[in-house]
Amino acid sequence: MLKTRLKEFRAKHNMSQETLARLVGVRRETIGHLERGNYNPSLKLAWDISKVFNVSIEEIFQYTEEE
Amino acid sequence: MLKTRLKEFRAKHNMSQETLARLVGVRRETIGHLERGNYNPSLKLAWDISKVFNVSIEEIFQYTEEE
DNA sequence: TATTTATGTTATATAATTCTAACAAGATGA
DNA sequence: TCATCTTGTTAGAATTATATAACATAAATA
Repeated sequence: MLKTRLKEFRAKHNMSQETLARLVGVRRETIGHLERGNYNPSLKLAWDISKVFNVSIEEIFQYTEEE
Repeated sequence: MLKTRLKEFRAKHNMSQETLARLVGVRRETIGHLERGNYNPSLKLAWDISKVFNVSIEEIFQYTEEE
């Protein structure tokens, strides 16, 4: 199961889904779905997002055994 | 552009594509395509592979601006 | 030599991500 | 109140990852 701290990072940076989406070249809805755990991103998207916040991928995304 | 050190890590661990594929639950061909840069993996696959080698995702996969 | 192992490669199918477009609603501020 | 911003949500299309099934070949090894 994918756990993401995306919303938390966005809040910390005072950044809207729309702004983040534009920065990484996807749609706002994609960010929203991601935050709500609707699907697992591509490595590229995860990479781009982590670069925006200047942290490692693992700091934002973690997989855990179910729950 | 995606650069991967997958083949290198496999060699270091003396592990075949087939074995790695089974460990992370994908097909051998998927590992092969990945090593040859045929496509970008899902975050889940990248995560699982990095766990096999006990390193961070970024140690195995890196995106660079073209080349 | 014969056989097994590892990898490359390709074509088609399936599943998942992402796009696109739309509507709704709460919060905020003029 | 009215307008704007932000997020939720949904349905269908488009794109991409991955599965599946073949066949080929080179290396290793019995």
